[in-house]
Amino acid sequence: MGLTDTPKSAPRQPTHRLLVHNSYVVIEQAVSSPVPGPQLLEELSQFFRLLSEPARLQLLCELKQGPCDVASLIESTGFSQSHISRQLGQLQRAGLVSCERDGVRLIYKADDRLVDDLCALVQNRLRQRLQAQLAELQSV
Amino acid sequence: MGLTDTPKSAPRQPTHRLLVHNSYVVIEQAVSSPVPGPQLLEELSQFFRLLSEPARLQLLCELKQGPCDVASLIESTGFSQSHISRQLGQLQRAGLVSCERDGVRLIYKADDRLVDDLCALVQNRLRQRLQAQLAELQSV
DNA sequence: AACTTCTATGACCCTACATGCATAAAGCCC
DNA sequence: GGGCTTTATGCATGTAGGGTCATAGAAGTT
Repeated sequence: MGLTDTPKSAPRQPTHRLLVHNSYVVIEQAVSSPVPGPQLLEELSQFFRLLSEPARLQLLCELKQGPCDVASLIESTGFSQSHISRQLGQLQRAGLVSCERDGVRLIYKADDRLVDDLCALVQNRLRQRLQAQLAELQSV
Repeated sequence: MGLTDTPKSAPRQPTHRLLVHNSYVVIEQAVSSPVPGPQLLEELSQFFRLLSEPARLQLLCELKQGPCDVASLIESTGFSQSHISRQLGQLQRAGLVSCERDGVRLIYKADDRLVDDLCALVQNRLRQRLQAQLAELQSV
């Protein structure tokens, strides 16, 4: 759709690099591209919206532990079956989880490390903010 | 890639590391901690919720270009003044932006690279998914 | 086939929140 | 002080989406 960001043959200046799992993600547009277009903004926000619901995040975390069938997810989260089915459906459409049948049951599994990395980065930031807050309280 | 494979004796995940801006974020809980507690889950999702709104994401991207006063933001985004004020308020409470007065005007600026990094990672993933989709269409 | 088990989905209610309007509050200039 | 400009906020509205219940659909068993 709108993500067609074909690399221009312009003088690239790797201003910003992110090393993730031993492979670099070079972010060239850190300064160049003015602002993501509406299409990209929409898709980015839609992705973040997936993670903006504790229930979905919890399901992702449970699945991060390893593949799991729905009954176990109901057991471990306490959510209703229909609720879980809907949330897993959203995550599956986004490609974050996938499932395979085992007889009549479905075994879901997390497909992408990205979520872990995103959570780790955010968690790191939350921790830093709390530490800063704490330090401020103690210094005064 | 390397022919030297890691010893298969233990299926351990060697402490997952993320290098961000020349400083490592060590993620030890990749396997240990079962699942983030409800509290952390809530805070993580609240953070992601901030980015789940195209308007806020756009404001962040605009501010990523450099400090900016509200009038310019109104101009560049087309949002109403009250809308922008509210969204900036949320971002400020979260520590993602800050502002300083210049007379009667307020100059806002983005405070954290984290958002850029998160967006870059997600964008990278969106691109990969589209490429995979494209490849599948062409191969068949 | 019927019966059982497991999952997906339509119908529904309800809360949260984006968005706009009008106005208050804060800061400058006279 | 009174105007003027800029930002914040209370109120109202519309809507997207979480959550539940009941039910349809899919797969297995006998």
